Amino acid sequence: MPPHRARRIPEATVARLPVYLQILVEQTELGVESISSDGLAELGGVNAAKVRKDLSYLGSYGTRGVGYEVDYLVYQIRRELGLDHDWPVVIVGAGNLGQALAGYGGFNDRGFPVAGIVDIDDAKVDTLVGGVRVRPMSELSQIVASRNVSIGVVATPPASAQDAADRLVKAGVTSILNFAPVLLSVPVGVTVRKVDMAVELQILSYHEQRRASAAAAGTGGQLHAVPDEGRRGVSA
Amino acid sequence: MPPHRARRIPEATVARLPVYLQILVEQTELGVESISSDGLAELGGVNAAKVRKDLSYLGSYGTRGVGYEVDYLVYQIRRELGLDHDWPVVIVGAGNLGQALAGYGGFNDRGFPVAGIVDIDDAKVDTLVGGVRVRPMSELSQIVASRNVSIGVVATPPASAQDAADRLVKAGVTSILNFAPVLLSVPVGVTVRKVDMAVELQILSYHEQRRASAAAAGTGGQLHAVPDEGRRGVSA
DNA sequence: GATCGCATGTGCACAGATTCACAAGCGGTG
DNA sequence: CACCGCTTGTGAATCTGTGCACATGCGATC
Ligand SMILES: NC(=O)c1ccc[n+]([C@@H]2O[C@H](COP(=O)([O-])OP(=O)(O)OC[C@H]3O[C@@H](n4cnc5c(N)ncnc54)[C@H](O)[C@@H]3O)[C@@H](O)[C@H]2O)c1
Ligand SMILES: NC(=O)c1ccc[n+]([C@@H]2O[C@H](COP(=O)([O-])OP(=O)(O)OC[C@H]3O[C@@H](n4cnc5c(N)ncnc54)[C@H](O)[C@@H]3O)[C@@H](O)[C@H]2O)c1
Repeated sequence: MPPHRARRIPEATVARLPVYLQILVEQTELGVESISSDGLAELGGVNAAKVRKDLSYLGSYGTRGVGYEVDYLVYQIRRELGLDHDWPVVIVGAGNLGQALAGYGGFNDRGFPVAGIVDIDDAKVDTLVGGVRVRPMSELSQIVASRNVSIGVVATPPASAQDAADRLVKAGVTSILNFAPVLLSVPVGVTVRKVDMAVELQILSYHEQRRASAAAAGTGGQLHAVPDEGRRGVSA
Repeated sequence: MPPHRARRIPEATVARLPVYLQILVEQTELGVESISSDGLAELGGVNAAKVRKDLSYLGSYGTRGVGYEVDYLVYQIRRELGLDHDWPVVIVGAGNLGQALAGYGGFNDRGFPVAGIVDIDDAKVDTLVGGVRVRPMSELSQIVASRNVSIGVVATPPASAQDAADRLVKAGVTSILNFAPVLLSVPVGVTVRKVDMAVELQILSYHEQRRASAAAAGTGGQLHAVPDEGRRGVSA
Protein backbone atom coordinates (compact mmCIF):
# COMPACT_ATOMS: atom_id res chain seq x y z
CA MET A 1 0.00 0.00 0.00
CA PRO A 2 1.29 3.50 -0.85
CA PRO A 3 2.32 5.80 2.01
CA HIS A 4 -0.64 8.21 2.30
CA ARG A 5 -3.83 6.84 0.82
CA ALA A 6 -5.24 8.79 -2.13
CA ARG A 7 -4.30 12.29 -0.96
CA ARG A 8 -5.95 14.82 -3.21
CA ILE A 9 -3.54 17.42 -4.49
CA PRO A 10 -4.90 20.94 -5.09
CA GLU A 11 -5.12 21.88 -8.77
CA ALA A 12 -2.90 24.90 -8.27
CA THR A 13 -0.22 22.61 -6.94
CA VAL A 14 -0.65 20.09 -9.75
CA ALA A 15 -0.05 22.92 -12.20
CA ARG A 16 3.22 23.83 -10.50
CA LEU A 17 4.67 20.36 -10.04
CA PRO A 18 5.69 20.10 -13.71
CA VAL A 19 7.59 23.36 -13.34
CA TYR A 20 9.47 22.11 -10.30
CA LEU A 21 10.14 18.88 -12.11
CA GLN A 22 11.64 20.67 -15.08
CA ILE A 23 13.92 22.69 -12.83
CA LEU A 24 14.98 19.69 -10.81
CA VAL A 25 15.89 17.73 -13.92
CA GLU A 26 17.99 20.65 -15.11
CA GLN A 27 19.70 20.80 -11.72
CA THR A 28 20.46 17.09 -11.88
CA GLU A 29 22.10 17.65 -15.23
CA LEU A 30 24.19 20.39 -13.66
CA GLY A 31 25.31 17.95 -10.99
CA VAL A 32 23.34 19.52 -8.15
CA GLU A 33 22.36 16.86 -5.63
CA SER A 34 20.45 18.78 -3.04
CA ILE A 35 18.25 21.86 -3.11
CA SER A 36 16.43 23.96 -0.53
CA SER A 37 12.90 25.27 -0.87
CA ASP A 38 14.46 28.70 -1.16
CA GLY A 39 16.65 27.64 -4.05
CA LEU A 40 13.81 25.95 -5.88
CA ALA A 41 11.55 28.92 -5.24
CA GLU A 42 14.13 31.25 -6.72
CA LEU A 43 14.52 29.16 -9.85
CA GLY A 44 10.80 28.70 -10.22
CA GLY A 45 9.87 32.29 -9.58
CA VAL A 46 7.59 31.50 -6.66
CA ASN A 47 7.44 31.88 -2.89
CA ALA A 48 9.46 29.43 -0.80
CA ALA A 49 6.57 28.67 1.52
CA LYS A 50 4.51 27.70 -1.48
CA VAL A 51 7.21 25.32 -2.63
CA ARG A 52 7.27 23.64 0.75
CA LYS A 53 3.51 23.36 0.96
CA ASP A 54 3.31 22.02 -2.59
CA LEU A 55 5.96 19.40 -1.90
CA SER A 56 4.39 18.49 1.41
CA TYR A 57 1.37 17.15 -0.48
CA LEU A 58 3.62 14.45 -1.88
CA GLY A 59 4.80 13.46 1.59
CA SER A 60 7.68 14.50 3.80
CA TYR A 61 10.54 14.06 1.43
CA GLY A 62 12.81 16.83 2.67
CA THR A 63 15.42 16.82 5.40
CA ARG A 64 15.13 19.57 7.99
CA GLY A 65 18.17 21.76 8.18
CA VAL A 66 19.34 20.43 4.82
CA GLY A 67 16.83 20.54 1.95
CA TYR A 68 15.60 18.09 -0.63
CA GLU A 69 17.56 15.44 -2.45
CA VAL A 70 17.08 16.36 -6.10
CA ASP A 71 16.99 12.84 -7.52
CA TYR A 72 14.51 11.57 -5.04
CA LEU A 73 12.25 14.57 -5.52
CA VAL A 74 12.33 14.04 -9.28
CA TYR A 75 11.31 10.46 -8.71
CA GLN A 76 8.45 11.39 -6.39
CA ILE A 77 7.05 14.15 -8.58
CA ARG A 78 7.25 11.87 -11.61
CA ARG A 79 5.39 9.19 -9.75
CA GLU A 80 2.73 11.58 -8.56
CA LEU A 81 2.16 13.02 -12.04
CA GLY A 82 1.99 9.57 -13.54
CA LEU A 83 5.20 10.09 -15.46
CA ASP A 84 6.74 6.80 -14.49
CA HIS A 85 5.75 5.60 -17.92
CA ASP A 86 5.27 7.25 -21.31
CA TRP A 87 1.94 8.59 -22.45
CA PRO A 88 1.74 8.34 -26.22
CA VAL A 89 -0.43 11.05 -27.77
CA VAL A 90 -2.32 11.20 -31.01
CA ILE A 91 -2.64 14.48 -32.89
CA VAL A 92 -5.70 15.31 -34.97
CA GLY A 93 -5.02 17.90 -37.67
CA ALA A 94 -1.75 18.09 -39.59
CA GLY A 95 -1.83 21.79 -40.42
CA ASN A 96 0.60 24.48 -39.32
CA LEU A 97 0.29 23.70 -35.68
CA GLY A 98 -0.10 19.94 -35.91
CA GLN A 99 3.09 19.76 -37.94
CA ALA A 100 4.99 21.92 -35.48
CA LEU A 101 3.83 19.70 -32.65
CA ALA A 102 4.66 16.47 -34.45
CA GLY A 103 8.09 17.77 -35.34
CA TYR A 104 8.85 18.91 -31.85
CA GLY A 105 11.25 16.69 -29.98
CA GLY A 106 10.41 18.18 -26.59
CA PHE A 107 7.31 16.07 -26.15
CA ASN A 108 9.11 12.83 -26.73
CA ASP A 109 11.80 13.87 -24.27
CA ARG A 110 9.25 14.66 -21.65
CA GLY A 111 7.40 11.39 -21.93
CA PHE A 112 4.78 12.14 -24.57
CA PRO A 113 5.80 10.43 -27.81
CA VAL A 114 3.64 11.08 -30.85
CA ALA A 115 1.88 7.79 -31.52
CA GLY A 116 0.34 9.16 -34.66
CA ILE A 117 -1.06 12.16 -36.46
CA VAL A 118 -4.24 12.02 -38.50
CA ASP A 119 -5.90 14.41 -40.92
CA ILE A 120 -9.15 14.45 -42.83
CA ASP A 121 -7.52 15.92 -45.92
CA ASP A 122 -6.36 13.19 -48.31
CA ALA A 123 -3.72 15.52 -49.72
CA LYS A 124 -2.03 15.54 -46.31
CA VAL A 125 -2.27 11.80 -45.74
CA ASP A 126 0.98 9.91 -46.26
CA THR A 127 3.09 13.06 -46.12
CA LEU A 128 5.83 13.02 -43.54
CA VAL A 129 5.88 15.57 -40.76
CA GLY A 130 8.72 15.47 -38.28
CA GLY A 131 9.43 11.86 -38.97
CA VAL A 132 5.81 10.80 -38.54
CA ARG A 133 3.60 9.78 -41.43
CA VAL A 134 0.17 11.39 -41.51
CA ARG A 135 -2.60 8.81 -41.39
CA PRO A 136 -6.23 9.03 -42.54
CA MET A 137 -8.99 9.53 -40.00
CA SER A 138 -10.14 5.96 -40.49
CA GLU A 139 -7.03 4.74 -38.72
CA LEU A 140 -7.55 6.82 -35.62
CA SER A 141 -9.24 4.08 -33.60
CA GLN A 142 -6.64 1.60 -34.60
CA ILE A 143 -3.81 3.91 -33.51
CA VAL A 144 -5.45 4.61 -30.18
CA ALA A 145 -6.14 0.96 -29.52
CA SER A 146 -2.86 -0.52 -30.65
CA ARG A 147 -0.62 2.04 -28.99
CA ASN A 148 -2.81 2.31 -25.93
CA VAL A 149 -3.23 6.06 -26.30
CA SER A 150 -5.26 7.95 -23.75
CA ILE A 151 -4.32 11.53 -24.65
CA GLY A 152 -5.42 13.27 -27.83
CA VAL A 153 -4.47 16.67 -29.21
CA VAL A 154 -6.93 18.73 -31.23
CA ALA A 155 -5.16 20.88 -33.82
CA THR A 156 -7.91 21.35 -36.37
CA PRO A 157 -9.68 24.59 -37.31
CA PRO A 158 -12.27 25.68 -34.72
CA ALA A 159 -15.21 24.56 -36.83
CA SER A 160 -13.92 20.97 -36.88
CA ALA A 161 -12.68 20.81 -33.32
CA GLN A 162 -15.83 19.33 -31.84
CA ASP A 163 -15.88 16.70 -34.56
CA ALA A 164 -12.25 15.90 -33.86
CA ALA A 165 -12.96 15.62 -30.14
CA ASP A 166 -15.95 13.37 -30.73
CA ARG A 167 -13.86 11.04 -32.82
CA LEU A 168 -11.10 10.99 -30.23
CA VAL A 169 -13.56 10.13 -27.51
CA LYS A 170 -15.16 7.46 -29.63
CA ALA A 171 -11.74 5.99 -30.28
CA GLY A 172 -11.20 5.71 -26.54
CA VAL A 173 -9.18 8.77 -25.60
CA THR A 174 -9.93 10.12 -22.13
CA SER A 175 -7.86 13.31 -22.06
CA ILE A 176 -7.76 16.04 -24.67
CA LEU A 177 -5.48 19.00 -25.17
CA ASN A 178 -7.38 21.48 -27.31
CA PHE A 179 -5.66 24.20 -29.32
CA ALA A 180 -8.77 25.39 -31.13
CA PRO A 181 -10.44 28.47 -29.65
CA VAL A 182 -13.74 26.76 -28.90
CA LEU A 183 -15.30 25.06 -25.92
CA LEU A 184 -15.34 21.31 -26.41
CA SER A 185 -18.23 19.30 -25.13
CA VAL A 186 -17.21 15.86 -23.94
CA PRO A 187 -18.74 13.09 -21.82
CA VAL A 188 -18.18 13.06 -18.09
CA GLY A 189 -14.96 11.22 -17.40
CA VAL A 190 -13.03 12.88 -20.18
CA THR A 191 -10.68 15.68 -19.18
CA VAL A 192 -10.14 18.64 -21.47
CA ARG A 193 -7.54 21.37 -21.25
CA LYS A 194 -7.52 24.27 -23.64
CA VAL A 195 -4.51 26.25 -24.82
CA ASP A 196 -5.61 29.44 -26.49
CA MET A 197 -2.77 31.64 -27.61
CA ALA A 198 -5.04 34.48 -28.63
CA VAL A 199 -6.38 34.58 -25.09
CA GLU A 200 -2.84 34.89 -23.78
CA LEU A 201 -2.15 37.79 -26.10
CA GLN A 202 -5.37 39.48 -25.04
CA ILE A 203 -4.41 39.20 -21.41
CA LEU A 204 -1.10 40.84 -22.25
CA SER A 205 -2.98 43.49 -24.16
CA TYR A 206 -5.08 44.23 -21.10
CA HIS A 207 -1.99 44.84 -19.02
CA GLU A 208 -0.40 46.96 -21.71
CA GLN A 209 -3.49 49.06 -21.99
CA ARG A 210 -3.72 49.44 -18.25
CA ARG A 211 -0.11 50.53 -18.06
CA ALA A 212 -0.74 53.07 -20.79
CA SER A 213 -3.77 54.59 -19.13
CA ALA A 214 -2.11 54.56 -15.70
CA ALA A 215 0.82 56.47 -17.16
CA ALA A 216 -1.53 58.97 -18.74
CA ALA A 217 -3.42 59.54 -15.49
CA GLY A 218 -0.32 59.19 -13.32
CA THR A 219 2.48 61.38 -12.07
CA GLY A 220 3.27 62.66 -15.51
CA GLY A 221 5.51 60.19 -17.21
CA GLN A 222 8.05 59.37 -14.55
CA LEU A 223 7.67 55.63 -14.19
CA HIS A 224 9.20 54.58 -10.91
CA ALA A 225 9.58 50.90 -10.28
CA VAL A 226 7.35 48.95 -7.95
CA PRO A 227 9.06 48.23 -4.57
CA ASP A 228 10.69 45.13 -5.80
CA GLU A 229 10.38 41.43 -6.22
CA GLY A 230 13.88 41.67 -7.65
CA ARG A 231 13.72 41.73 -11.40
CA ARG A 232 10.47 40.15 -12.45
CA GLY A 233 7.25 41.46 -13.88
CA VAL A 234 3.76 40.01 -13.87
CA SER A 235 4.16 36.35 -14.65
CA ALA A 236 2.21 33.19 -15.08
CA MET B 1 -13.69 61.22 -17.77
CA PRO B 2 -14.43 57.47 -17.93
CA PRO B 3 -17.40 56.14 -15.95
CA HIS B 4 -15.72 54.36 -13.00
CA ARG B 5 -12.24 55.58 -12.32
CA ALA B 6 -9.52 52.95 -12.76
CA ARG B 7 -11.48 49.96 -11.47
CA ARG B 8 -9.15 47.03 -11.02
CA ILE B 9 -10.40 43.87 -12.62
CA PRO B 10 -9.52 40.54 -10.92
CA GLU B 11 -7.02 38.48 -12.87
CA ALA B 12 -9.40 35.53 -13.01
CA THR B 13 -11.93 37.76 -14.71
CA VAL B 14 -9.38 39.20 -17.12
CA ALA B 15 -8.59 35.66 -18.18
CA ARG B 16 -12.25 34.95 -18.94
CA LEU B 17 -13.12 38.14 -20.79
CA PRO B 18 -11.39 37.00 -24.00
CA VAL B 19 -13.49 33.85 -23.92
CA TYR B 20 -16.70 35.80 -23.59
CA LEU B 21 -15.52 38.11 -26.34
CA GLN B 22 -14.89 35.23 -28.70
CA ILE B 23 -18.34 33.82 -28.06
CA LEU B 24 -20.04 37.16 -28.45
CA VAL B 25 -18.35 37.81 -31.77
CA GLU B 26 -19.51 34.41 -32.97
CA GLN B 27 -23.03 35.20 -31.84
CA THR B 28 -22.98 38.51 -33.70
CA GLU B 29 -22.02 36.63 -36.82
CA LEU B 30 -25.00 34.35 -36.28
CA GLY B 31 -27.24 37.37 -36.08
CA VAL B 32 -27.91 37.16 -32.34
CA GLU B 33 -28.49 40.63 -30.92
CA SER B 34 -29.11 39.97 -27.29
CA ILE B 35 -27.88 37.37 -24.80
CA SER B 36 -28.56 36.53 -21.17
CA SER B 37 -25.93 35.66 -18.59
CA ASP B 38 -27.38 32.16 -18.68
CA GLY B 39 -26.91 31.89 -22.41
CA LEU B 40 -23.38 33.19 -22.28
CA ALA B 41 -22.56 30.93 -19.35
CA GLU B 42 -23.81 27.91 -21.26
CA LEU B 43 -21.71 28.72 -24.32
CA GLY B 44 -18.68 29.53 -22.22
CA GLY B 45 -18.93 26.53 -19.96
CA VAL B 46 -19.09 28.56 -16.77
CA ASN B 47 -21.51 29.50 -14.05
CA ALA B 48 -24.06 32.25 -14.85
CA ALA B 49 -23.41 34.13 -11.62
CA LYS B 50 -19.76 34.26 -12.54
CA VAL B 51 -20.60 35.73 -15.92
CA ARG B 52 -22.67 38.45 -14.30
CA LYS B 53 -20.03 39.25 -11.73
CA ASP B 54 -17.34 39.34 -14.39
CA LEU B 55 -19.34 41.66 -16.59
CA SER B 56 -20.28 43.84 -13.67
CA TYR B 57 -16.63 44.86 -13.34
CA LEU B 58 -16.95 46.60 -16.68
CA GLY B 59 -19.96 48.55 -15.49
CA SER B 60 -23.70 47.97 -15.62
CA TYR B 61 -24.13 47.20 -19.24
CA GLY B 62 -27.01 44.76 -19.04
CA THR B 63 -30.74 45.37 -18.93
CA ARG B 64 -32.66 43.74 -16.11
CA GLY B 65 -35.32 41.40 -17.30
CA VAL B 66 -33.73 41.32 -20.76
CA GLY B 67 -30.03 40.56 -20.93
CA TYR B 68 -27.03 42.08 -22.66
CA GLU B 69 -26.90 43.66 -26.06
CA VAL B 70 -24.24 41.62 -27.86
CA ASP B 71 -22.74 44.42 -29.94
CA TYR B 72 -22.41 46.76 -27.06
CA LEU B 73 -20.85 44.11 -24.85
CA VAL B 74 -18.34 43.30 -27.56
CA TYR B 75 -17.47 46.97 -27.71
CA GLN B 76 -17.06 47.27 -23.95
CA ILE B 77 -14.95 44.13 -23.53
CA ARG B 78 -12.76 45.19 -26.43
CA ARG B 79 -12.27 48.55 -24.85
CA GLU B 80 -11.45 47.07 -21.48
CA LEU B 81 -8.92 44.64 -22.93
CA GLY B 82 -7.33 47.37 -24.99
CA LEU B 83 -8.47 45.77 -28.22
CA ASP B 84 -9.83 48.97 -29.72
CA HIS B 85 -6.66 49.03 -31.74
CA ASP B 86 -4.29 46.40 -33.12
CA TRP B 87 -1.25 45.22 -31.20
CA PRO B 88 1.43 44.19 -33.66
CA VAL B 89 3.68 41.42 -32.33
CA VAL B 90 7.21 40.46 -33.18
CA ILE B 91 8.25 36.81 -33.09
CA VAL B 92 11.76 35.75 -32.14
CA GLY B 93 12.70 32.33 -33.51
CA ALA B 94 11.56 31.06 -36.90
CA GLY B 95 11.66 27.35 -36.15
CA ASN B 96 8.79 24.87 -36.13
CA LEU B 97 6.69 26.88 -33.76
CA GLY B 98 7.64 30.35 -34.94
CA GLN B 99 6.68 29.39 -38.47
CA ALA B 100 3.36 27.96 -37.38
CA LEU B 101 2.62 31.14 -35.46
CA ALA B 102 3.65 33.42 -38.31
CA GLY B 103 1.54 31.44 -40.74
CA TYR B 104 -1.49 31.48 -38.54
CA GLY B 105 -4.19 33.85 -39.65
CA GLY B 106 -6.03 33.74 -36.35
CA PHE B 107 -3.75 36.27 -34.69
CA ASN B 108 -4.26 38.85 -37.38
CA ASP B 109 -8.02 38.35 -37.18
CA ARG B 110 -7.99 38.85 -33.47
CA GLY B 111 -6.01 42.05 -33.54
CA PHE B 112 -2.42 40.81 -33.29
CA PRO B 113 -0.79 41.16 -36.71
CA VAL B 114 2.73 39.81 -37.06
CA ALA B 115 4.93 42.88 -37.44
CA GLY B 116 7.94 40.75 -38.05
CA ILE B 117 9.78 37.54 -37.30
CA VAL B 118 13.49 37.42 -36.59
CA ASP B 119 15.99 34.59 -36.28
CA ILE B 120 19.63 34.32 -35.39
CA ASP B 121 20.29 31.68 -38.02
CA ASP B 122 21.41 33.24 -41.31
CA ALA B 123 20.09 30.25 -43.21
CA LYS B 124 16.58 31.17 -42.06
CA VAL B 125 16.88 34.87 -42.79
CA ASP B 126 15.08 35.99 -45.93
CA THR B 127 13.02 32.84 -46.18
CA LEU B 128 9.28 33.40 -46.27
CA VAL B 129 7.05 31.95 -43.60
CA GLY B 130 3.34 32.52 -43.89
CA GLY B 131 3.78 35.55 -46.06
CA VAL B 132 6.27 37.14 -43.70
CA ARG B 133 9.96 37.41 -44.50
CA VAL B 134 12.32 36.34 -41.73
CA ARG B 135 14.63 39.18 -40.70
CA PRO B 136 18.03 39.06 -38.98
CA MET B 137 18.31 39.86 -35.28
CA SER B 138 19.98 43.17 -36.09
CA GLU B 139 16.66 44.47 -37.37
CA LEU B 140 14.70 43.67 -34.25
CA SER B 141 14.96 47.13 -32.71
CA GLN B 142 14.06 48.74 -35.95
CA ILE B 143 10.95 46.59 -36.33
CA VAL B 144 9.85 47.29 -32.78
CA ALA B 145 10.40 51.01 -33.11
CA SER B 146 8.95 51.54 -36.55
CA ARG B 147 5.85 49.43 -36.06
CA ASN B 148 5.40 50.52 -32.48
CA VAL B 149 5.44 46.97 -31.18
CA SER B 150 4.98 46.35 -27.48
CA ILE B 151 4.40 42.59 -27.49
CA GLY B 152 7.09 40.04 -28.29
CA VAL B 153 6.85 36.27 -28.68
CA VAL B 154 9.72 34.01 -27.67
CA ALA B 155 9.85 30.88 -29.85
CA THR B 156 13.50 29.95 -29.54
CA PRO B 157 14.97 26.87 -27.89
CA PRO B 158 15.00 27.08 -24.09
CA ALA B 159 18.72 27.82 -23.90
CA SER B 160 18.31 30.95 -26.02
CA ALA B 161 15.06 32.15 -24.53
CA GLN B 162 16.59 34.47 -21.96
CA ASP B 163 18.77 35.98 -24.63
CA ALA B 164 15.75 36.48 -26.85
CA ALA B 165 13.83 38.09 -24.01
CA ASP B 166 16.73 40.40 -23.18
CA ARG B 167 16.90 41.56 -26.74
CA LEU B 168 13.17 42.12 -26.89
CA VAL B 169 13.27 44.19 -23.72
CA LYS B 170 16.22 46.17 -24.97
CA ALA B 171 14.35 46.84 -28.19
CA GLY B 172 11.50 48.30 -26.16
CA VAL B 173 8.98 45.50 -25.84
CA THR B 174 7.03 45.51 -22.56
CA SER B 175 5.03 42.28 -22.82
CA ILE B 176 6.32 38.85 -23.69
CA LEU B 177 4.58 35.62 -24.54
CA ASN B 178 7.06 32.84 -23.85
CA PHE B 179 6.77 29.39 -25.41
CA ALA B 180 10.08 28.09 -24.12
CA PRO B 181 9.90 25.96 -20.98
CA VAL B 182 12.06 28.26 -18.86
CA LEU B 183 11.45 31.07 -16.44
CA LEU B 184 12.32 34.39 -18.01
CA SER B 185 13.87 37.09 -15.93
CA VAL B 186 12.79 40.57 -16.98
CA PRO B 187 12.86 44.06 -15.48
CA VAL B 188 9.97 45.29 -13.40
CA GLY B 189 7.41 46.81 -15.71
CA VAL B 190 7.63 44.04 -18.27
CA THR B 191 4.86 41.45 -18.23
CA VAL B 192 5.58 37.83 -19.11
CA ARG B 193 3.16 35.03 -19.76
CA LYS B 194 4.31 31.50 -20.38
CA VAL B 195 2.63 28.87 -22.50
CA ASP B 196 4.13 25.48 -21.79
CA MET B 197 2.51 22.65 -23.68
CA ALA B 198 4.46 19.98 -21.87
CA VAL B 199 3.08 21.28 -18.59
CA GLU B 200 -0.43 20.95 -19.98
CA LEU B 201 0.22 17.37 -20.98
CA GLN B 202 1.65 16.59 -17.58
CA ILE B 203 -1.44 17.95 -15.89
CA LEU B 204 -3.53 15.69 -18.11
CA SER B 205 -1.23 12.85 -17.22
CA TYR B 206 -1.84 13.48 -13.54
CA HIS B 207 -5.57 13.18 -14.02
CA GLU B 208 -5.22 10.08 -16.15
CA GLN B 209 -3.04 8.46 -13.56
CA ARG B 210 -5.44 9.41 -10.80
CA ARG B 211 -8.35 7.95 -12.71
CA ALA B 212 -6.41 4.75 -13.24
CA SER B 213 -5.50 4.30 -9.60
CA ALA B 214 -8.99 5.24 -8.45
CA ALA B 215 -10.41 2.57 -10.74
CA ALA B 216 -7.96 0.02 -9.38
CA ALA B 217 -8.87 0.83 -5.79
CA GLY B 218 -12.53 1.37 -6.58
CA THR B 219 -15.65 -0.72 -6.96
CA GLY B 220 -13.97 -3.13 -9.30
CA GLY B 221 -14.11 -1.75 -12.79
CA GLN B 222 -17.69 -0.52 -13.13
CA LEU B 223 -17.17 3.17 -13.86
CA HIS B 224 -20.37 4.99 -13.04
CA ALA B 225 -20.61 8.63 -14.03
CA VAL B 226 -20.35 11.45 -11.56
CA PRO B 227 -23.78 12.98 -10.68
CA ASP B 228 -23.76 15.34 -13.56
CA GLU B 229 -22.77 18.75 -14.83
CA GLY B 230 -24.45 17.72 -18.07
CA ARG B 231 -21.85 16.48 -20.48
CA ARG B 232 -18.57 18.05 -19.53
CA GLY B 233 -15.44 16.80 -17.91
CA VAL B 234 -12.69 18.59 -16.06
CA SER B 235 -11.91 21.69 -18.06
CA ALA B 236 -9.72 24.76 -18.12
C1' DG C 1 -50.58 53.46 -15.32
C1' DA C 2 -50.61 49.39 -12.30
C1' DT C 3 -49.04 44.73 -12.31
C1' DC C 4 -46.12 40.87 -13.32
C1' DG C 5 -42.41 38.07 -15.09
C1' DC C 6 -37.80 37.87 -15.66
C1' DA C 7 -32.79 38.67 -15.76
C1' DT C 8 -29.44 41.69 -13.79
C1' DG C 9 -26.39 43.15 -10.15
C1' DT C 10 -24.63 42.30 -5.60
C1' DG C 11 -24.30 41.11 -0.46
C1' DC C 12 -22.80 37.25 1.81
C1' DA C 13 -21.06 32.79 3.00
C1' DC C 14 -18.05 29.50 1.56
C1' DA C 15 -13.97 27.38 -0.64
C1' DG C 16 -9.49 27.48 -2.28
C1' DA C 17 -4.93 29.37 -2.51
C1' DT C 18 -1.24 32.14 -0.67
C1' DT C 19 1.74 33.74 2.77
C1' DC C 20 3.41 34.29 7.40
C1' DA C 21 5.54 32.73 11.31
C1' DC C 22 7.25 29.35 14.16
C1' DA C 23 7.76 24.77 16.39
C1' DA C 24 9.98 20.56 15.14
C1' DG C 25 13.89 18.06 14.07
C1' DC C 26 18.22 16.95 11.47
C1' DG C 27 23.21 17.16 11.16
C1' DG C 28 27.30 19.05 12.43
C1' DT C 29 30.43 20.79 16.12
C1' DG C 30 32.72 21.12 20.33
C1' DC D 1 26.36 13.84 24.32
C1' DA D 2 24.61 18.56 24.61
C1' DC D 3 24.19 22.49 21.90
C1' DC D 4 23.44 25.31 17.78
C1' DG D 5 22.28 26.79 13.24
C1' DC D 6 19.54 25.91 9.59
C1' DT D 7 15.60 24.35 6.84
C1' DT D 8 11.51 21.74 6.77
C1' DG D 9 6.58 21.10 7.61
C1' DT D 10 2.38 23.12 8.99
C1' DG D 11 -1.18 25.80 11.86
C1' DA D 12 -3.34 30.04 11.36
C1' DA D 13 -4.30 34.48 9.18
C1' DT D 14 -5.20 36.54 4.97
C1' DC D 15 -6.43 37.20 0.36
C1' DT D 16 -8.75 35.80 -3.87
C1' DG D 17 -12.27 33.65 -6.26
C1' DT D 18 -16.81 31.21 -6.49
C1' DG D 19 -21.62 30.63 -6.25
C1' DC D 20 -25.96 31.14 -3.95
C1' DA D 21 -29.92 33.76 -3.20
C1' DC D 22 -32.54 37.62 -3.59
C1' DA D 23 -33.70 42.54 -3.91
C1' DT D 24 -33.82 45.61 -7.73
C1' DG D 25 -35.62 47.47 -11.70
C1' DC D 26 -36.79 47.07 -16.70
C1' DG D 27 -40.23 46.21 -20.17
C1' DA D 28 -44.22 44.04 -21.61
C1' DT D 29 -49.07 43.30 -20.91
C1' DC D 30 -53.53 44.34 -19.59
N1 LIG E 1 -0.95 27.76 -36.23
C1 LIG E 1 -0.85 28.37 -35.07
O1 LIG E 1 0.21 28.90 -34.72
C2 LIG E 1 -1.99 28.42 -34.15
C3 LIG E 1 -1.91 29.26 -33.08
C4 LIG E 1 -2.98 29.32 -32.18
C5 LIG E 1 -4.07 28.53 -32.39
N2 LIG E 1 -4.14 27.73 -33.45
C6 LIG E 1 -5.31 26.89 -33.61
O2 LIG E 1 -4.91 25.58 -33.89
C7 LIG E 1 -5.78 25.00 -34.80
C8 LIG E 1 -5.01 24.53 -36.00
O3 LIG E 1 -4.35 25.65 -36.59
P1 LIG E 1 -3.51 25.48 -37.91
O4 LIG E 1 -2.87 26.79 -38.15
O5 LIG E 1 -2.67 24.27 -37.80
O6 LIG E 1 -4.65 25.24 -38.98
P2 LIG E 1 -4.49 24.59 -40.43
O7 LIG E 1 -5.66 25.04 -41.22
O8 LIG E 1 -3.13 24.83 -40.94
O9 LIG E 1 -4.60 23.02 -40.17
C9 LIG E 1 -5.77 22.40 -39.81
C10 LIG E 1 -5.69 20.94 -40.27
O10 LIG E 1 -6.80 20.24 -39.73
C11 LIG E 1 -7.31 19.39 -40.76
N3 LIG E 1 -8.73 19.13 -40.47
C12 LIG E 1 -9.79 19.93 -40.72
N4 LIG E 1 -10.92 19.38 -40.28
C13 LIG E 1 -10.58 18.19 -39.75
C14 LIG E 1 -11.32 17.16 -39.13
N5 LIG E 1 -12.64 17.25 -38.94
N6 LIG E 1 -10.65 16.07 -38.69
C15 LIG E 1 -9.30 16.00 -38.85
N7 LIG E 1 -8.56 16.94 -39.43
C16 LIG E 1 -9.19 18.03 -39.87
C17 LIG E 1 -7.09 20.14 -42.04
O11 LIG E 1 -7.06 19.24 -43.13
C18 LIG E 1 -5.75 20.80 -41.79
O12 LIG E 1 -4.69 19.98 -42.19
C19 LIG E 1 -6.81 26.04 -35.14
O13 LIG E 1 -7.96 25.82 -34.36
C20 LIG E 1 -6.16 27.31 -34.74
O14 LIG E 1 -7.12 28.26 -34.32
C21 LIG E 1 -3.10 27.65 -34.34
N1 LIG F 1 7.41 23.08 -31.93
C1 LIG F 1 6.47 22.91 -31.04
O1 LIG F 1 5.41 22.39 -31.31
C2 LIG F 1 6.70 23.33 -29.65
C3 LIG F 1 5.82 22.91 -28.69
C4 LIG F 1 5.99 23.31 -27.37
C5 LIG F 1 7.04 24.11 -27.04
N2 LIG F 1 7.89 24.51 -27.98
C6 LIG F 1 8.98 25.39 -27.59
O2 LIG F 1 9.04 26.46 -28.47
C7 LIG F 1 10.39 26.82 -28.70
C8 LIG F 1 10.68 26.71 -30.18
O3 LIG F 1 10.45 25.39 -30.63
P1 LIG F 1 10.72 24.97 -32.12
O4 LIG F 1 10.25 23.60 -32.28
O5 LIG F 1 10.18 26.01 -33.02
O6 LIG F 1 12.32 24.99 -32.16
P2 LIG F 1 13.26 25.07 -33.44
O7 LIG F 1 14.56 24.57 -33.03
O8 LIG F 1 12.55 24.50 -34.61
O9 LIG F 1 13.37 26.63 -33.73
C9 LIG F 1 14.07 27.52 -32.93
C10 LIG F 1 14.52 28.70 -33.78
O10 LIG F 1 15.08 29.71 -32.92
C11 LIG F 1 16.25 30.21 -33.54
N3 LIG F 1 17.11 30.74 -32.49
C12 LIG F 1 17.96 30.05 -31.70
N4 LIG F 1 18.56 30.88 -30.82
C13 LIG F 1 18.12 32.12 -31.10
C14 LIG F 1 18.39 33.40 -30.55
N5 LIG F 1 19.22 33.56 -29.53
N6 LIG F 1 17.76 34.45 -31.09
C15 LIG F 1 16.90 34.30 -32.11
N7 LIG F 1 16.60 33.11 -32.66
C16 LIG F 1 17.21 32.04 -32.16
C17 LIG F 1 16.84 29.05 -34.28
O11 LIG F 1 17.66 29.51 -35.33
C18 LIG F 1 15.58 28.34 -34.79
O12 LIG F 1 15.21 28.80 -36.05
C19 LIG F 1 11.23 25.86 -27.89
O13 LIG F 1 11.57 26.50 -26.67
C20 LIG F 1 10.32 24.72 -27.63
O14 LIG F 1 10.59 24.11 -26.38
C21 LIG F 1 7.75 24.13 -29.28
